[in-house]
Amino acid sequence: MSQAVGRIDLETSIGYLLKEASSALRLAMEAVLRPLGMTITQYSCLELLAQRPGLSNSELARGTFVTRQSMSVLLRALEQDGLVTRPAEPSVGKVLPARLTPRGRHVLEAASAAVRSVELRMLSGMTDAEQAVALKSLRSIVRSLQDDA
Amino acid sequence: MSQAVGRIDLETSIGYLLKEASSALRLAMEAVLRPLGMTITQYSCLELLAQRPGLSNSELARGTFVTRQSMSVLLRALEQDGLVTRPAEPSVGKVLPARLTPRGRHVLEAASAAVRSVELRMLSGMTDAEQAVALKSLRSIVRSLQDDA
DNA sequence: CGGATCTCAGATTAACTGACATGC
DNA sequence: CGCATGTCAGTTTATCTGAGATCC
Repeated sequence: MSQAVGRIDLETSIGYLLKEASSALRLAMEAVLRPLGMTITQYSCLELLAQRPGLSNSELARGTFVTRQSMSVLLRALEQDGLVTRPAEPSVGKVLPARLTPRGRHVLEAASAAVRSVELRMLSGMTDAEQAVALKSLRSIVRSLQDDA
Repeated sequence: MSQAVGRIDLETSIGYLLKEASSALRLAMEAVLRPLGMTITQYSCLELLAQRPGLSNSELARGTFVTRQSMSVLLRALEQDGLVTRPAEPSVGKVLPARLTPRGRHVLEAASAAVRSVELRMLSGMTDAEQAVALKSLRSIVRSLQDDA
């Protein structure tokens, strides 16, 4: 009934629910991407490249929340599979801008549809107005945590 | 400017922001728990046990979103460190109910304070009403994703 | 018997840390 | 010079897989 003073109540902790929600989302995405032979990070990388062609390895790493070392390995694999291309040598600095190949775009299309179905299911219980508020809340959380990490 | 039809816009994707927020939260929690020599999952396990004494290994695994094999290893370590106790043999079935030791409670207290400071920072930009809506949104997301995962 | 638990062992993989050279 | 980048090397963490035993 009563909580100990100062104890975090998991039932009403936004932090706990955030972890629970993102864990559920991760499981659902893995489930629909596995049949396509794709991991979440691979999909995220392709999706990011579709929206921002020419992103570098480090930029992709930041956008998918992994280290640049991890993204480097992942990018090389995508390149070998012919889903992504990078120039043989940098035109400026050390940055190698990556782009989707036609095959990459095609593969992404199927993955994107699968992920979209998960997002729709995830939001099925919320009105558009509630979704807008949720978006605003999440942005606020990200901003507050990044302020002085 | 214009998005391709059917493409998921990462800027306004709740799924993407969910990942971003939980990633930021994870980093912030790791940062405050590291000086205490504790990982997030260890803390989560102790916190869960404080609120629900007697949870079994599998129940703790579900509550912290890891496999029961991983929780089994973690629990054994906590037990060896004297933070958790379990009966030598089950009184019913195969379930070994775990409980915090006084030392476990003491260690948890420091960790809990550190995590609470992160939660406060995370929510600093939101009113109580906005937090309530955020909580409701996250619960809705979890429910929708679990419905027919 | 099905279903759930706990455990042990091994293989795998995706991620991390650390370190270095390079370029702006 | 500081700072970001790309890359190489080694390690770690958590996972998956598969097995076996127990209990209701």
